Amino acid sequence: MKFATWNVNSLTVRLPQVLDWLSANPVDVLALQELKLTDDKFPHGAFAQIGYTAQCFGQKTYNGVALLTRLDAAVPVADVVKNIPGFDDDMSRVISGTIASAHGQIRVIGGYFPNGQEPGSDKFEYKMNWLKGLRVWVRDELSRHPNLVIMGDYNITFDDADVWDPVGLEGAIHCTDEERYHLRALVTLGLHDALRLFPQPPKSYSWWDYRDFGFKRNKGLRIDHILVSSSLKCHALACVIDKLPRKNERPSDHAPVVLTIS
DNA sequence: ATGGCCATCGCGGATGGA
Repeated sequence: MKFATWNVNSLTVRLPQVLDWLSANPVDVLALQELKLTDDKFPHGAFAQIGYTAQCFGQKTYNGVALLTRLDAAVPVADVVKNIPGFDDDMSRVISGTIASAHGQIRVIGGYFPNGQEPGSDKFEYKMNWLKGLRVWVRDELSRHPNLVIMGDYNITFDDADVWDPVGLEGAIHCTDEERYHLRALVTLGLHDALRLFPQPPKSYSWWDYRDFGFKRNKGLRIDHILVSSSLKCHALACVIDKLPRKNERPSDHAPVVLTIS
């Protein structure tokens, strides 16, 4: 069974690439971020043609998230929830649903965490509040759903190993102590960084700046993550970053992250 | 380097991303 997350930076622009990737990588669940389109524009038909159905939570111009699941799944996605219950937000950043698996039900949360722009800014304060709201809710979700996956664009690095230039970017957005505190606090609820459960190539990143040949020079950050609860960690078989789509023409700046469980 | 690139909105150039 496979779970994947991908910030596509406009589904309108990236739809052909997502269709190609999904056809070549028929994962069970694909969480998408930064759709940048409203629900009435979501290309349900194109996904149906390759055997997928979508739960979407879009927004004009910015944000927007979706969960794609296989049409031939024995049980369709259930109990879909949009955004963080208990946290008032006018942006479309979170979508969750319950799927069936050999290990019983799994709660899947797809999220597009706030960017934060710059430490000290209003957007940074919003990011901190959002992270607190998410944690309060996820604590509750974990008590109801021992099998839980939370994946998406976290816009936070765990540590220096996730940063191409940890000295130059010390204290920069995605790398601040405050952001990392919140990420660790989330993990401390009983979650595990799936990628680090397995050996990875050095300097493994999930995002590269479009500017200055960022991808070619591997000037990147690991900010897209898949966290799994302890009961799922036992069944994890592999976790990889798929850099192939980043080599496409007109790529997203992010690469997909893929988790395999038994 | 107060940068570079990309997407959106909309038709120029600002805003947001990361």
